Amino acid sequence: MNSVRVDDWDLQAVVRGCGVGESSYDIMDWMSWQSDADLRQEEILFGGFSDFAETSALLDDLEQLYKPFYPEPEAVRDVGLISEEVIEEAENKLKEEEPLTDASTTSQAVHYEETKQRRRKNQQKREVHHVTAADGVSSDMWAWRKYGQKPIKGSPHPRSYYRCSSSKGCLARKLVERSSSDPRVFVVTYTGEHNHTHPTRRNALAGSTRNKFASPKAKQPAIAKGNRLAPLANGPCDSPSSTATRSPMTPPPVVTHSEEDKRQLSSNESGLSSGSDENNTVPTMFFSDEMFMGFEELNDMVMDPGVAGYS
DNA sequence: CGGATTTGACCAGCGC
DNA sequence: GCGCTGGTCAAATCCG
Repeated sequence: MNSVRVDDWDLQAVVRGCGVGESSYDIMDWMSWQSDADLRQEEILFGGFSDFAETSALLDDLEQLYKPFYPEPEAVRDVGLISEEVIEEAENKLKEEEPLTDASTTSQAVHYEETKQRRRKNQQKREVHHVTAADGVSSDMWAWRKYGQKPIKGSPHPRSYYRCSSSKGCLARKLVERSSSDPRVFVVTYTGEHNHTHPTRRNALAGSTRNKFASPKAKQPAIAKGNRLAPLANGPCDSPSSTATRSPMTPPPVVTHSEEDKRQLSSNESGLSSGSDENNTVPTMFFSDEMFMGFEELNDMVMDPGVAGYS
């Protein structure tokens, strides 16, 4: 009752935890241990956002405070990119196949554009990230809203579809699914690009739904809220009730601890244990009351402009 | 009331 | 042309 279980949270954390290319910033990765991979990632992700850099001193302090509350995250294992060059090459090939003999012919141009759009469906820029549940504790500053979930042939785990909710009309998409070979690994695929500036940390953290699960009184619903009559087909880990507006600093949802959970908690002082469900091989992290209070206080520190030093 | 998730339905691309 | 599959839509519902 008084501690936090994270097994229902992992996929969401992964969803929150990855950004696209140079325009993303992963605060938790930044706050995590600065492995070489992390440093490289930070260098890539951090560069374009000076307002984030301005708070680096504060976050550095927070890093030290947060360290005891997190298991050691693994670096992003693999990032596969389909480069712009590949897309361009595909487009050029398409143009060769369907040359526009008369650019002034509107219908032809429209047809060409439609064809291009259709074919580009499989040629969109994609970034494929392989992240672990531990990585998922981290998060980016984009807000993602889930709009679909589909079982994927050949995979025991469904794929979740997210779109950017930071801005209406944003074409950025995010696909999240578990690796069939290693359920601990989540495959996060980004498509499309954001058509807006990166939301500021302050804006991203603010709002009525911030800290949605931070209160000990808040309880993660046992059944997904969208359709309460429909039980989760694949278990909570595959059907996270993602919350795009959750603060990246927010601890996992609070759920009632079973006796088994408590036993695991007491036998695992590191705060990290394995889920007991044979279908749930993702590490399950527990948070004690004290740890949880630490989260809340730190969250408030970050949320409070006066404390955090935001102007 | 606004914004969130869930899930069945629908649509389009692709292979045979 | 047809069926399979992946991606998206939208109604239902919940939460703060």
